[in-house]
Amino acid sequence: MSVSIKDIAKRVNRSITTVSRALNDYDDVSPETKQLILKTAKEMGYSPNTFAQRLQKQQSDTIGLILPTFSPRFSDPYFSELLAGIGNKAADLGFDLLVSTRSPGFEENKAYEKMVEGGRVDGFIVVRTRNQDTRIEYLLSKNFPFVAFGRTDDCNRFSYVDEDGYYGMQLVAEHLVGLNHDVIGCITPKPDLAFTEKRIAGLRDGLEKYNIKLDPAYIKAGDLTQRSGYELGAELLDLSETPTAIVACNDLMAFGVMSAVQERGLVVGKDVSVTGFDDIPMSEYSHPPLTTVHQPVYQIGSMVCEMLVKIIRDELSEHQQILLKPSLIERQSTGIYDKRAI
Amino acid sequence: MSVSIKDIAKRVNRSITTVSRALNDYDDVSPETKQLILKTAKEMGYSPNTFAQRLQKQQSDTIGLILPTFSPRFSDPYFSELLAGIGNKAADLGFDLLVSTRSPGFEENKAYEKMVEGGRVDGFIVVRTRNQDTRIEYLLSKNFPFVAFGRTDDCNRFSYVDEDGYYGMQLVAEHLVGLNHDVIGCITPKPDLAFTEKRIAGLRDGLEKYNIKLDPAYIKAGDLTQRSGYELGAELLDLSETPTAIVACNDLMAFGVMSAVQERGLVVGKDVSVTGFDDIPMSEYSHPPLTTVHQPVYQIGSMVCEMLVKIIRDELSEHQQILLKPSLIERQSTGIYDKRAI
DNA sequence: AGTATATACCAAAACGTTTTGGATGTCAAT
DNA sequence: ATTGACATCCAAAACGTTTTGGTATATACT
Repeated sequence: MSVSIKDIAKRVNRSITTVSRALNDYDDVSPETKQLILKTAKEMGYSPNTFAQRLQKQQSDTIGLILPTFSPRFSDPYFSELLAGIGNKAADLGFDLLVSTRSPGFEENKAYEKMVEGGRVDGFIVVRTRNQDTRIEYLLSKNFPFVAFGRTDDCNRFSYVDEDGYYGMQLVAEHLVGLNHDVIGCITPKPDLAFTEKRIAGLRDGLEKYNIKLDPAYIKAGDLTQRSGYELGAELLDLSETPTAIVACNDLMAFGVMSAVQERGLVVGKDVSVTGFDDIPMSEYSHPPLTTVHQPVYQIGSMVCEMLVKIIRDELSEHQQILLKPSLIERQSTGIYDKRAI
Repeated sequence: MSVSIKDIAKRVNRSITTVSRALNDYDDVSPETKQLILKTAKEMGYSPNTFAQRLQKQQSDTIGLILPTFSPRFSDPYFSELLAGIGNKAADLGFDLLVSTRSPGFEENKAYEKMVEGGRVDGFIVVRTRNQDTRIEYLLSKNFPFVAFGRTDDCNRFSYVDEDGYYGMQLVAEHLVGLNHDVIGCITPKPDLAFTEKRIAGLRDGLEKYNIKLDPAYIKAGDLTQRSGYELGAELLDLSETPTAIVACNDLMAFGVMSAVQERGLVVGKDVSVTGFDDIPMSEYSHPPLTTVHQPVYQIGSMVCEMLVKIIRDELSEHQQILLKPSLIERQSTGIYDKRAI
């Protein structure tokens, strides 16, 4: 079928050892032979058999990524961007990316075990960390290379990149207070996600600096989808004292909230302000454009991938922990709250 | 390191041949031995080395998918859904999915060649077909298994799944005519994409049935992003005779158009109607919810993947060509056009 | 008793690489 | 003439499977 190192060896009258070493640019093969071999390899259209290489080298040159999605259909643009960031960097570094999607739970753990035990991947990227994260426990117990995007309760035992959600939400709080808002609703993800409490705390503390209380009745837990933003947004708007601003913990839910607001004939950014978190590409072109906290997800993907490859190659002596300061992007979904208006 | 077939063989005092055959459920090994081997394999935590298997079997059990994205950051929810559909089906069938993103052009072709020549994948899924599609030409010339999502000029030489865009756009045309619209703008992708002209033709012919002309000046070519929908939508709205309805060839551009409309203080679905194509999950929760043509992208992903695996396994005697009839989802972004209003 | 058939097993080759541990030849220094 | 150093090359083993082409034993049929 396809041409192998053996075919080249035959053609140039050298051993397969020499051909292999020439192709890998070892210096115990004469420049002329090297030239010749490289040339004929190209002529014959040689390209190495990845599986033979991996079998022999006992490494997979593959990074594993298991996306935790609730439905099998994942359509969070946030993940697409992350995926692109990781995937492109992996390709640059000569790694394959093995992706699958599993919803959190037993099957998910199985998937990790299978990939680790089958020698299928050299390392993992764990995303959307949880407070007691069985994935991380497992990988630590096996001493298997991984990098997390996000922290856990006890996270100085591994390398991670995370955005400072506490800080980001304080920016949101300050922004809203500056616009006269004082009744604030918040739509969060499920509490087991590691970033949930950090973001709530950031908002709460940020508001308390200005003596505004975040009423627990005004905190609703959703599932990060637009649908849940819509439904919980509606619940918040139906409370006796309507919130003047609703803070969603991701952009997708914020879009849902905006729909709920607009459905009631209210104007987003005037009657009710809405904020998001992530700054996915769509947020710039929603109506109105969304005020949100910018996370450089694509770059985070690159960074995480790069760190992992360093760990795999043993170039990292100790755990590296990176916390990124996000920034607030002010657009038109937030505005001054005018007491007279309602 | 990890346990191999050899370790099991030693433990149960059989040859590695027997162990291998037991694990693969051959019937020339006695039930007792088979039992014993299966049991010890589980006990020892054996899982086969994928690369050794693939090297020996001379197949990769891997499907290649190269997403043609213009920027490296792809965030079209359409692709995420397709990816999920393909990926989950591939996993079910025991295949890996090797994904990368390349923008159309030289590098993209290189990527295909590399994967084919390196024996890296057993087959390809080619998405978003183009009129003269070099990817398809290449794969045909190599006689390499693939399935396309979309057709080309000359497409009875391979298997594909496609949605009937011509039909879908006729539905849109009928819907809009039924709502009294008569000045219609259209925002398309670049003309080299195979579906572009089909969709335009569907719209044009659909309108002509009711004696409404689609003025070429009202057709603008974008790049499928929200941004380009926004910009080209603005151009259409600035024409001397403002369109009463704008038809976008995908949902993302439709969102952009809605922003442009709303920015001018006009109401979508009343002053200007807007339609999309794809029915991505967000479309149900945009404001207003988007009238669009539904494509079952997730299922299409599954189907395409299943077809490809059949081709790889030689279970398909001749090319299979599937054309899906899409359906119109009427939501609130379209409404009756009332001449007096403007 | 001899032949055929079925059952249970296995040694060795193969897949395409890389790596190990030399071998051979040349040249310069002793 | 030896020795050592260096440059260039290679045979064979190894990675972990599956497959090929058997063998050996027991049972059943003439």
